[in-house]
Amino acid sequence: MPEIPKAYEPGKIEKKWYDFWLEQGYFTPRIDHERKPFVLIMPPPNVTGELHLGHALTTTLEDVMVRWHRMKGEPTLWVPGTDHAGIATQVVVEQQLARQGLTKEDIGKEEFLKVAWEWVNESRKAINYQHQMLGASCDWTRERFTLDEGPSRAVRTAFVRLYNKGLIYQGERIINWCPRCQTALSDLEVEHKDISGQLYYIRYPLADGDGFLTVATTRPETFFGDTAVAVNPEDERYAKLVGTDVILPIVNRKIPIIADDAVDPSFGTGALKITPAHDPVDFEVAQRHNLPLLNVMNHDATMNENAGPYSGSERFTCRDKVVAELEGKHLLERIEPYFYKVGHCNRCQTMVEPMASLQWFIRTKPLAEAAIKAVREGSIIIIPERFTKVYFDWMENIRDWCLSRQLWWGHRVPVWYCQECGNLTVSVNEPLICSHCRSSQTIQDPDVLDTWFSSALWTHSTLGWPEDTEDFGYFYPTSVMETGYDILFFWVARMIMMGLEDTGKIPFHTVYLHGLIRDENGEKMSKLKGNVINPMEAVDKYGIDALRFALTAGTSAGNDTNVGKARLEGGRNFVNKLWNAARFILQSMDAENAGSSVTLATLIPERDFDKPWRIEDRWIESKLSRLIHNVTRLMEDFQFGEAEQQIYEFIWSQFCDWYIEMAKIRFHDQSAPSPLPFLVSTLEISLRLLHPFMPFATEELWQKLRQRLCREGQIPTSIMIAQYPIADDKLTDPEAERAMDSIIEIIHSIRNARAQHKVKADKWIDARVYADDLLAHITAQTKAIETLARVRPLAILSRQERKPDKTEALALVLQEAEVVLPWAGMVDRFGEKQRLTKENEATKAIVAQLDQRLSDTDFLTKAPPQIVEKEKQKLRLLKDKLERLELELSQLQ
RNA sequence: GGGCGGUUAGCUCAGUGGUUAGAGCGCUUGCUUCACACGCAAGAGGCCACUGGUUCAAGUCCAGUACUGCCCA
Repeated sequence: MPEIPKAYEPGKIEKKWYDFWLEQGYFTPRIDHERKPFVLIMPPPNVTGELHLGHALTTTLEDVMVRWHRMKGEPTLWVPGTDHAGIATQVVVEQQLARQGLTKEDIGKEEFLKVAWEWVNESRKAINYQHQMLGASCDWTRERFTLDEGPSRAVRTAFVRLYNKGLIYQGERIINWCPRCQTALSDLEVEHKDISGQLYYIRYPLADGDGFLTVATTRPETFFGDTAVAVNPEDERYAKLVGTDVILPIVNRKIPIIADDAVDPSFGTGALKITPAHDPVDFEVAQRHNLPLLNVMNHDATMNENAGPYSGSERFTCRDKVVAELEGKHLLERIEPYFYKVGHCNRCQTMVEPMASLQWFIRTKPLAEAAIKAVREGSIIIIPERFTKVYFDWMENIRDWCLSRQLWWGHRVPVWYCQECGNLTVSVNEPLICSHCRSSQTIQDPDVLDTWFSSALWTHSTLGWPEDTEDFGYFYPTSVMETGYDILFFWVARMIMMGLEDTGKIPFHTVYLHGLIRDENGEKMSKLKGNVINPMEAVDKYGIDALRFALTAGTSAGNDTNVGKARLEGGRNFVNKLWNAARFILQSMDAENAGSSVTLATLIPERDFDKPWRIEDRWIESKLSRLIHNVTRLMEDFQFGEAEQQIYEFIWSQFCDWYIEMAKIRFHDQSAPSPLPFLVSTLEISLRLLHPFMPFATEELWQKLRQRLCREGQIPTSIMIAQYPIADDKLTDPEAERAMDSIIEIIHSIRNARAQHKVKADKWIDARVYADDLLAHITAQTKAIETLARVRPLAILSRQERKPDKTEALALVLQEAEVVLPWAGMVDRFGEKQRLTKENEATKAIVAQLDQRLSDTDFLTKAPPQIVEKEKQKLRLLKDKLERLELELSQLQ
């Protein structure tokens, strides 16, 4: 067998195994109508660039679930894909053009789309490659892009169906307009930020007679669009003015003073300017009072002709000029500093302009009702549970969804306007003629749809809907939707609405929301701060498995994870530890095999269940079966991080630290049975347990084992299709665990005493161990104790043989044994007395506590019997220890 | 303003009522021990934010307070 490198070299094997899995077709499930599939649809990353650590986390968690279910033998489908990301992509392509000094208008729509497609195709390739570099075992034969023919048809079909049901309508409403992106946005795409601005008090001269009505506003430049001034009907200060008019300064337009409940008398002066085309509250007031809409702004946020002399002026320049002019006219009463929130475009951070505009909307209330019911009744569960409430709050207060975008990149609105009769035709396929007057003069709505609309259909559109395909029939509804909590509303909530609406079925049974990735100090990662870790660089430096470990080990659903160098190194160190443990076992196998003509499989038989096992064999089997039991429970409960942590703990602190160390001693002892069957079996099962988390190192090592053990056809060709371990409760062995605990404690206490007394590491010292009913087990481990604690000669004796020491000795009183280290001239009697007294006091205190608890009738009657029994057992042990401690102390007198 | 988290070792975090609270990193000391220095061994380090309550039993459940983060308006 070839040499195994001393350190794990991830770069050398990762590609090899990914290609192998791909070639073998393991990622593509076989449809089996007898069995329920496990289905997961990947959140499609935007085609605008590279994957970040958040994507890497998504990919890892999903791959963990998918590999686990696949190993359990379920037909498992994981559908990868990418999202065309309307605004984001358009922005990127525009920036690209700008570098050549061009705008999209310069090159025209057709050419623009050509450039965008070229760019997107490259980007898709890069993203798919990056997913592969993370080990994603998704079915590439089913990969989808939101602009593919299938998903596009799904988008048009969903639109037409909703339109025909009256759930999609076109209307003039206040929307959020991004002047930079030059498009409408939905409410979710707006970020509200704190602004420290000013509150301007402006005097509107009364139309009849002298005097002013003063209004307070943060946005003086919009006053050209005022069509009224409103006061609260209860406000006595202004009661007699209601019904009269004021004159808008500068443009000298007369507008009425009206009374409306929406006005808060305590804000500013209690009089509010009403600008219906530029404020959602004002818009509603205007509707109630039949006031006209007067738009004063262009789409690029410059003022339009309605702003009179300021037409063409940029909105903030206009503000300054208007304020100056009003001041000159003594119409500016005062300016106060004022903090308020202003919406910003979440793509480009430009200040959003609320604006009345003709757009397409979805009436969401009826959709939300069904979506609420699905979660309320438990058809869909959300993990962690606390997000259920967040979901309900949003759904119950849902507002109509602005669906149209003034972009070039995306799904065109499937609506055609007739040039002759003016009616519209809404159709999945391009209509040849107007459905009203049969004219052929129709033109399609120039707008595209919100990207999130196509994302909302993703669970069913990827599986073939609206066609009744085999995939759709078998794989829908899907099993789990795994994504970050930050897109609960954007995506998850809308998928539930649209899934139910389009298919009549829930899109998935479980929503698993993960937290955000932050840097090692809990700061959000951002290019500006320079604390970003690029996943591909992390893969290069530490390996895929290490990165995956860093992202997931010990984490829990819905909580943010801090990832830095230390965590990545931790992952790498663990993979290396596993690698070396396996290396030791493989080398031991090869040594056994050297010069033998029989196959290794014959040399290293399965563990023999008929022969009595040694205590450490029983112990490792017991610990492993407990581990499998726990991991199974944790995985079923979506606690992947904790499951991974426990596997880590087992491999490192139990298997490597103790079992392998003891096995080494057995290899040097001709009389002891070989530990190899247990080493091999424990390693093999550990690899399978760990495979979903660390697919590459586990496959590489498993294949090395397989190579040495394979009897033709008996072992699967890859760990990824091997069965996930199942716990065997018969192997749980409390006696072996108790004995090993005691043996470990003996070794531990001697090592500790050596270090305390500065005994040279290579010096052998005398030791005597006194034990009671564990005597036989401990005696059987004489060699292990000798070697691991470096004691020789070592005498293991019955407690009855314990006599007072004539010479000076160090006595260590343990849970179930005593260790005596005869150290003439080295023992500080005073120090020893102090140490034992301290231990005695501490033990006494716990004994007293336990005594009290066990004499409490409430505890005895109300606590579960097994807890009472446990406490009694503990007390027995501690009382015994206390007696022995006191004996030692009395001998020191 | 409303809602949801968090507050546990120097740092970053696990801890799913059972009583002597854990990990990784960092720190101290000693080891080139024949799988691994990406390692081994030993160790130091905690009023589990505070106040009250429920319970036989609270880091864990409940209420309030303080600080802090996020979401929504």
